[in-house]
Amino acid sequence: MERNILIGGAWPYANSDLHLGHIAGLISGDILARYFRLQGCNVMFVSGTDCHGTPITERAKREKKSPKDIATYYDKRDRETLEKFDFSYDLYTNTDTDFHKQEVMKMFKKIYDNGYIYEKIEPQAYCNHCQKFLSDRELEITCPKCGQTTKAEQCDNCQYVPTIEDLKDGVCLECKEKVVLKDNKNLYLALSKFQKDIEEYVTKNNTLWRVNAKNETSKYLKQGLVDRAVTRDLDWGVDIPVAGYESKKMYVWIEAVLGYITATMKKCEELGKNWEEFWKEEYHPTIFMVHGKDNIVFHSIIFNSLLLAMKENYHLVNTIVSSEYLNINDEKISKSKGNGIPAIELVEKYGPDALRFYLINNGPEKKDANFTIDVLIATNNGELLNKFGNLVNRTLKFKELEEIPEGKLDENIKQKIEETYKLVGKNIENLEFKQATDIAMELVETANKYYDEQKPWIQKKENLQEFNNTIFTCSVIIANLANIFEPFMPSACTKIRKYLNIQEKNWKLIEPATGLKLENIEPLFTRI
RNA sequence: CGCGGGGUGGAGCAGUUGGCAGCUCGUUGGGCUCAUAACCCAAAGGUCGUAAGUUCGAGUCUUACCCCCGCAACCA
Repeated sequence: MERNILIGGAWPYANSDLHLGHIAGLISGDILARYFRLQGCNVMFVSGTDCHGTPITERAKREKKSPKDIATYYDKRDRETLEKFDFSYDLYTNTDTDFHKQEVMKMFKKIYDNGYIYEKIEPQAYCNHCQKFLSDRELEITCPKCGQTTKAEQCDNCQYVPTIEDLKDGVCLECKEKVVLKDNKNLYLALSKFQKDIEEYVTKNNTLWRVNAKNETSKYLKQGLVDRAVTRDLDWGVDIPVAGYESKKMYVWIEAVLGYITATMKKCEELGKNWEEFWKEEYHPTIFMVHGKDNIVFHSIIFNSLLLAMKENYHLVNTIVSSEYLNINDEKISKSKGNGIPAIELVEKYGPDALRFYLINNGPEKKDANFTIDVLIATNNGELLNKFGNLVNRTLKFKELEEIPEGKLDENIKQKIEETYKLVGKNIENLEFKQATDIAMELVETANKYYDEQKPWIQKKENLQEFNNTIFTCSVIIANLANIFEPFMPSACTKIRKYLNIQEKNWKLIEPATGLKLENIEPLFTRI
């Protein structure tokens, strides 16, 4: 049976360039998408730019631009970056489209009508000068616990989380006026009602989750789920489809995660397909959510609660693929340290394959990882170029070889290739991507070893049939490497397919056509 | 008792259910000449942070302790 696979890559936030840490987390989604496509599954891989939220409006104000300008700029930058890294999204959209907004409003209304979104009136900090309610991050207070001046979200110094009482002496960060407490109404999502369902769902489904996702989620479940405000006093975002809330916008995390669904709808509309194949229980989809560790609860708890709250037989997320963080030169990525180099600059300089391979083979899969240019160079020149690139070159550019000869495929090599498909596939499905690349590289090493044992440079002089068998066998290996490495390094694989005139991509043993003229064979990787 | 992540041959790492300690690079010696001075073979090198415990058996489980990193902001 053809499997329906939905892969949701986290939506980059439109207020800065993507750096290598983002790519390190998101790459898992592309591996899965490419792999399942090779397997012949019905795959939908979606993402987009998250255009809303306060950091964007704040930035816009600072730069005297509109939030839309900021969002549009970074939306374009992010698309370019992801494209250059060979991300194969079926649809990469953004949250500022009318389609997204309309559909999200319908879903919000549904949840409201189902009684899982309710109104609550509470005192909130209000600035008389600016004439608006302030969110905690727009408010400065003196911490009642340690006496430090801090933003009101959480004390910068002692981590104390202020109560509403603590806010009454706060000042507006923008105009420095003292605020007053004033009743404000907001809509809340009743997460507490889903405590049982989510607990049950997690224990049943989390076998494949990354450890950090299990831990982080169970931490919140242990504390007990707390209802969350889903409206904000902003003028940039998605409207609230409830009377009396005309002046407010939707909490960004609510509408952004629903974007996985709206993007699927949009793409399926274009394709004339049924989007429910990827989301509804009766189609038995498998849903992967791919993001960094700070995104975990939004996907494991909030998104699943929203799916339940719609009461429309949505399938819940099967697997949370949450990566750890990537450090650069042993330091946390940060703009002030100047090491948050835009990923697009690196990919333009070094190309997608070496960076992708590095991030998969040496990335933050299970714990924080470190990136240095030295190791990138070592990986590119050693692993990729010397072993993989050279195998291709020494075979297809063998002195005076003009075409792939007729020959017999070595039986041991054939078994090794088949075993590699099996093991790499199994490891990808188990989300063990590092392990998968290690096993794939083993086939390259086996090939080099085979080559040296056969000594084709001697065979050519002494026994032409044996020589042909060797070159043919190596060509078969190379043809299959183009499939096996497709999830990891699609650019290099495209090159191989071009050399060997291979049309199809799949996940089983293939043989290249013999008699094919070998022309324009260029090095697979360039030394850096 | 704030939270979290780590300590494995010279460096960087892997070790999924406890069962002979692995990989890449580097070092040393050898082979080969098809190939982007690439490839192949062999060797040296670790009491797996410390101490105790469970076990026939612990890098892996339990306890205590030591050391390193992140946890203001931009930021995944």
